[in-house]
Amino acid sequence: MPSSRRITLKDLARELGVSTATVSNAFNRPDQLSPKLREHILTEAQRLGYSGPDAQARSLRTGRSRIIAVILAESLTYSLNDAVSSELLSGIAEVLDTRGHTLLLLSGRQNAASVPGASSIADGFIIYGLMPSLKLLSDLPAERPLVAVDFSIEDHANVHIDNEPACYAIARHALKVPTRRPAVVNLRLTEQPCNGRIGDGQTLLPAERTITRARLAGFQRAFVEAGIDPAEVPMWNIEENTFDVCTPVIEEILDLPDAERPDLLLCMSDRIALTVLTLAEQRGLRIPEDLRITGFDGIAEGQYRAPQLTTVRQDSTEKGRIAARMILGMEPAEPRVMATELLIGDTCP
Amino acid sequence: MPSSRRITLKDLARELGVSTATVSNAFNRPDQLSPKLREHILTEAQRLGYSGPDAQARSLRTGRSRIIAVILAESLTYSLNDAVSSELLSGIAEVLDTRGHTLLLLSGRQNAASVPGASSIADGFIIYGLMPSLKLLSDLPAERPLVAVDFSIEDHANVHIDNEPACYAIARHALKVPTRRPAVVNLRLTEQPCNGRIGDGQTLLPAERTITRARLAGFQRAFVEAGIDPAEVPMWNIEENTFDVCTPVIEEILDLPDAERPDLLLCMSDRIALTVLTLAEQRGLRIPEDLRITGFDGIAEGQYRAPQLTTVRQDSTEKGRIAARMILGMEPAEPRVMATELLIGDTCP
DNA sequence: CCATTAGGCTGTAACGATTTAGTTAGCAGC
DNA sequence: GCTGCTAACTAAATCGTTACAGCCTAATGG
Repeated sequence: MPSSRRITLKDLARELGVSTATVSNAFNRPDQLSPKLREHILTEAQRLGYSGPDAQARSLRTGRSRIIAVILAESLTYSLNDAVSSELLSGIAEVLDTRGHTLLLLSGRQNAASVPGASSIADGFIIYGLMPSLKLLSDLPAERPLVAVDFSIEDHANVHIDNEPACYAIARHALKVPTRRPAVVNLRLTEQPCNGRIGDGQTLLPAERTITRARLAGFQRAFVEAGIDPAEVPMWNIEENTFDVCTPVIEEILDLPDAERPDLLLCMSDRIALTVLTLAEQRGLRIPEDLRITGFDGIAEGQYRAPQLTTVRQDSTEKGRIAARMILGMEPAEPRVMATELLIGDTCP
Repeated sequence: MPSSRRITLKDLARELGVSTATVSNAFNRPDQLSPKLREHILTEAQRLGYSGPDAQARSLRTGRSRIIAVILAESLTYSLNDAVSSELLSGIAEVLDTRGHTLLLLSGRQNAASVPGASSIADGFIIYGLMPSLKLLSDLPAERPLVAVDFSIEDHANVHIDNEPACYAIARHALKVPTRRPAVVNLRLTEQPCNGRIGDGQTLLPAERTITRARLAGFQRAFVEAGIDPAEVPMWNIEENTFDVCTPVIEEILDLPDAERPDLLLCMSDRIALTVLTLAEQRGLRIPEDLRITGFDGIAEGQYRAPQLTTVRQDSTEKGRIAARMILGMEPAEPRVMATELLIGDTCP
C-alpha cells in the first residue's frame, strides 16, 4: 500500500503489472487494447478509488482542458444579476454542458490581472462587451478560438444584433401616437460619467465605442422622420443598468413640473423602463395615458407582469448558444447578426 | 528565433543565459534574486512576448489552480436565470475576484459526468443544494475544502438559513388578519413529480431531503397556533421555480369558483408569489383585499415594484460571500446559520 | 585568518498524464 | 520454414513549471 497520497495512473499501472500507456489507453482509446484487459483495468481502478486521469496533467500534456472562458466586460457581480447577461451565460452554459465542456467566468473589469493567468488554461474565449482595456485581448493565446459578443474584434467571429434598425422600429411605433414631450433615457453614453440630464457640457462616446450610440441613432432617425428635431428632445444618461443607479435619475424626470414632464420615454434597456414603470405607478401616473414607456431587451421580468412592457426583444439565450457553438466549432465562426422582434405591450400600445 | 511555438519559461531562460529556476523566481519569489536581475528578466519577458508562467503547468506542479468550482444542484441554465442562485453566485464571485481566484461553474444535474473530470482541477468546492446523486460528492478529492450551501454534508462546513422559524414568522404575520380560505403553494415537495394540487395520493419528500419541507413545517405551526387545522388547508405543488412552470398551477388556483378561491396564498418562493401577483392582476383581483400573498427569498424583482411583495428576505449574496470566504480560509469553516428578515410589503400588509 | 553565514544562483527531479516509436507474439500465406 | 502483417502491449520522451538541495562568492565575526 503506497497509502496517503492520491492514487495516480502510474500507481494503478504498477499495481496491475501493465504499462502506464496501457492504463491511459484504457481510459482514452478503447480500441488500443483488448476489451478484456480494458475491463479489468477499469474495475480495478474503481476498486482502488482511481477516478480517472487527472485533468490538470492531461491538459498540460494534450493542451486541451475542455474549459471555455467567458470574459465579461462588466463585473461578475453585475453580470450575474443582470437579466441580459445571465441569459447569455445561460445559453452558453447550455451548449457547453451538452458537449462536456465547462464554464470559467472571468471579469475584464475588476480583477483583470487574473485574466492572463487563467487565459492559458481555457480552450477558447467568449468575450462579452467591449473591454475597458483592449490590451487584455492581446494576452490571449492567438491560436485559440475567440468569439466576440455584442461587438467585434478584427479577424474574429462575433454575434450581435443590429441596434440602429431595432431602435428605429420601436421609436417609429411609439411616435405613431402624437407626443408633446418625448425624451430619451440613454445607457452609459457620455464620455465622462454622468448620471442625470445630458447637458451641453457632455460629449458622447465615439460611435465605434458603444452599442448604445447605435441605439440612439435609431431613435433619432425616427424622430427626424416624425418631424421632430432630435436636438430638441431632452436626454438623460444612466451609468449602470441597475435599479439603484436608475432610481435617482428617473425620479428627477418624473418629478419635473407637469408641463415639463415627458409623455414618452424611450429607454435603452428594460431595466430602465421597469424602473420608470415602478416609480411612475408609485406616483399615481396612468400608463400609458400620462406616460408612454418603451424598453429594450425583452427580459422576462418585463413581459411576465401587468402592465406588460413594450420593448424590443433580443434573444440573449440564443446569442449565447450561437457563441458557444462557434467556439466549439459546431458552426462556422464568422460575423453574425441576429434578428430582433418588436414586442408591443401595454406601456406603449 | 525558435519561432512558431509559444514561448516558454525555459526558452526565456536560455535566451537570457540564466537558469529556469531563476526565471521562475523572478515571477514568483522576488526575494530569491537580486532586484536588478529580476527587473531585467521581467522586461525581457515582456519584449519576447512571454506573459508569465503557464497556469496549466504551474497547477500541475504546485497542486493549486486558484480555481474554485461551484457545483449546482440545478441545471446551469436554471441557476443562471434564477434570482436566488444568481445572487449567491454573485456573492461568491465578488469574494473570489478580490482574492485573485476564478469561478468554474458545474452542474450536478445535467452533465454530472464532467464533474469528476473538472473536479481534480479546482482548489475547493462550493456545493449549492442537495445533489441528485450524492455519489458525486465522493468523487471529489477529500483533501480539498468543501462548503455546502442550503444543506449540510457530514464533516463539512455549510451556510444556510433556518427555514422553519422564518416561515412560521411570515405565516403568523399573514394570519393576523382573519382568513376564510388559506392555502399553500409548495415548491418541489412531493416524492413523485406533481405540478398542481396535492391530493391524497402523494407522499411528501422525506424531511431531511428538502428545505421546502422545513418551510411547510413553519407554515403549519402558525396554522395550528391560529386554530386552523393544517390538514384542512389545501396545498398545491410546483415542480420548478420558473414563471412558465408556475403559470398553469396558479391559473388553476385563481380560476376556482369564487367560493373556493383562496383569500390567502402562502408561497414558498418569490417567483411563485410574483406569478400569483401578475395573474391575479390580469384577472382584476384586488390585492390585498381579494387575495393576500406572501413569498419567500426577498428577490429584487419583488421589492422594486408596486405593489411590493410581502416576503422573507434571505441575503443570498451574503450567503455566497460567506461560502467563498470559508473556502478561501478567510473565516472559520463551520456550520453557520444566517438570519432572515420579515419584509412587510403591500401584498399582505 | 579561518570558520560561518548569507545571498544569489544553478541543476535537476518531480507533478501526472499522453504519445510516439518500437517490441513482441501469433497467425496466415506460400 | 520463412516472410510479412496485425494486434496488443511497453519504454521513454515530453508537456511547462516549481521546489529542493547544493554550490559558489563575498561578507561578517571572533
